Amino acid sequence: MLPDTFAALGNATRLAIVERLLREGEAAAGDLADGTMSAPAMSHHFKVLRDAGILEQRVDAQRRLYSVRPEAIRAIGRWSLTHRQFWEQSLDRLDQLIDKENRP
Amino acid sequence: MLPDTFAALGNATRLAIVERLLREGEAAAGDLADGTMSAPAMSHHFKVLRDAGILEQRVDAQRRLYSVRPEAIRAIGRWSLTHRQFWEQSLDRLDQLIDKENRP
DNA sequence: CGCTTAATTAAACGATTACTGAAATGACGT
DNA sequence: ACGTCATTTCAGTAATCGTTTAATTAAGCG
Repeated sequence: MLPDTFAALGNATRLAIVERLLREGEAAAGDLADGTMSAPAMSHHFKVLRDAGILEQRVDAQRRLYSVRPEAIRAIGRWSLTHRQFWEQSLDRLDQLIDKENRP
Repeated sequence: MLPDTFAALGNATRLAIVERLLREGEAAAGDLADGTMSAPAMSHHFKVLRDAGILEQRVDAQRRLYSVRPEAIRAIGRWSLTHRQFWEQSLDRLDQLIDKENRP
């Protein structure tokens, strides 16, 4: 489950897709094209992300609108928090970052 | 950088190695064997994790002791914190989302 | 009804990855 | 020095991955 999520994100193109969707919320497949890649290639990446449970597809006429499934990202967050004590030890400055995130 | 980390962890065997090292701190290559896999295969996985900057190797006589580099896990923690607002908010709004859109 | 647009699927390829067994390295105890 | 244990390196092969071209589905528009 979690390995599948990591595997899907272990590709620069797919990670970029996910990060952009995290920022924009929802976008059509065509709008997510980076210009250099063919549409089928993009579609394949969408499928990988869908199969990994990271992306959700909503159909609007001909358009396929994609968005990130919160549960998938939450799983990573939960994993990192589980081991937070480990990576927190090595860098005290991280406390500031965490504080900042906790106080919006 | 981060995609490489995800890619390395996107393999059940390697993720298991990392999680065990996160718990135990440090372990020899031989002790990390799961019984089913050949030593060369394990060695290869160690190399992948080393190349991704996730594992650190310490030589003690014939033994190779591995441990997790905190920076690598920290990168994931930071990434998840960056998008924490997304998955926390979405969790809060889950009821509305189910009511609004996900009714079949 | 054709024509265009949006996107996915199918087929095929080269490249990379994941294993295996066999051999090599390196370090210890006698 | 010798034998041995722990681990890595070396071929080699099977499987998977990422991409492309071509064909397909489906909706909107004249």
